[in-house]
Amino acid sequence: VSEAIWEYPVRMRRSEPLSREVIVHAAMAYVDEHDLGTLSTRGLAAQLGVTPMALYRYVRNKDELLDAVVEELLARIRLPRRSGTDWRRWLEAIAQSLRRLFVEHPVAISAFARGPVTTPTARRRLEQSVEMLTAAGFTPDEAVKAYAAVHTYTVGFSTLEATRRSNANPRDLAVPVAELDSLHVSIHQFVSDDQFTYGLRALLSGLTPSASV
Amino acid sequence: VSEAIWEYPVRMRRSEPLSREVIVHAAMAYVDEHDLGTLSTRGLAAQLGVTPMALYRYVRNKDELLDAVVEELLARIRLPRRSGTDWRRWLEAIAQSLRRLFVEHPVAISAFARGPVTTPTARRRLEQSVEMLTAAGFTPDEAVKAYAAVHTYTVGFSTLEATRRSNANPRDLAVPVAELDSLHVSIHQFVSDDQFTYGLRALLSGLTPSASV
DNA sequence: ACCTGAACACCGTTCAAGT
DNA sequence: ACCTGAACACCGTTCAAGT
Repeated sequence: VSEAIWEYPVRMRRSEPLSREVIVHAAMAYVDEHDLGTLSTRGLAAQLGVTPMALYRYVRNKDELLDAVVEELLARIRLPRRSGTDWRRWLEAIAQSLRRLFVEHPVAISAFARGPVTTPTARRRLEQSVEMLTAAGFTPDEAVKAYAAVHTYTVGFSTLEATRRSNANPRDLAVPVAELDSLHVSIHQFVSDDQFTYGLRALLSGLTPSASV
Repeated sequence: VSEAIWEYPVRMRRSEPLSREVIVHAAMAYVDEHDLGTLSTRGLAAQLGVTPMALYRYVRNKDELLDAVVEELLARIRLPRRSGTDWRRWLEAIAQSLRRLFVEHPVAISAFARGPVTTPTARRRLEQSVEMLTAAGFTPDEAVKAYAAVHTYTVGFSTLEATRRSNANPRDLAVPVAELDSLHVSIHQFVSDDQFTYGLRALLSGLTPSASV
């Protein structure tokens, strides 16, 4: 299950002084290359050329360290330029840009899986969306539901995509029939750029302000 | 020094003989009460009144044990009765029934998070769906995409729902503004029965065979 | 055949001590 | 103030030995 991740022969010979920033930075470097789940305090300490407990001067515990890493990951999210008043185009743009972040930095998904995201960017994303939707005739309540639907679809899709992509899934090999031959369906079709866009557009075209009915 | 035997609550005093079935059964009992992630071979062995290595006679390793548990979890999924030819009603029914399973047995989500599910039930679910959709004018390819969209939405939603529900999320408390006061939006609204159904129906009404356009 | 003891290579974390 | 050593309570797993 777990391979040898850190080259334990200590590299970083303590040139830089230890600090919260240095620790989080090292954790980020690791997490970008590997995974949030395999990050260990001991491995991190070794990489920094220090005993595990040295870290505890700067972070209360592993959970706090993980939260710090997650914050850093979330800071990478940027809102696309807002142009025009086509709310469907806007919702599609933010959904696509969020997914692109997830594809490029799969570890960012863990940030969303850990709990609700309430960073400034996340809030501005919601606020701008609600603005456009209410302008289009949605009630505020409907607007939030519509936004939530798109957001959940995007994060949910990306979450499943990540597990299917990641590290040579054993079940694909173990189960002899990953395809339904009669239909020429591969389970891999379930997650792809096309499939994401297909579902997203279906969802978007199904969203309409009740007033317009 | 190391003779400190941790006092596990060794209940089961080895009345039953050990077997693969007994082990998986015990793992299921644990997993229903606790979580798939906290299951340990050592704990399980202790619960069975046996040393950890006794298990290795019946399961190759922890991963194989986990797979066995997952299979058992998936066996709980039942297809709803198929009545009529309304494909939207059918897709909503299988989505709702799948989510209900997830709500009642949150641990079943891990089964889907571990990788693609290709059990007989999962395949029959897909096949029946494709049948109805093609009858309604979808091409086989479209039918699979439509099914996949609904399936991914359901599993994705449930995954996020589980992390938000579970064990008193710290971020809710840590982040002072979990609500956008101006909008009276709580992040909790994002996952609810209503929200699930709202998004599902939007998605369903957005799905149409291209031939009908 | 079925299980155990001892060990190895890990984890997160605490506490007292060293500089 | 900043870090270390030793320890505690865990992990999954292997290998040789006991019955």
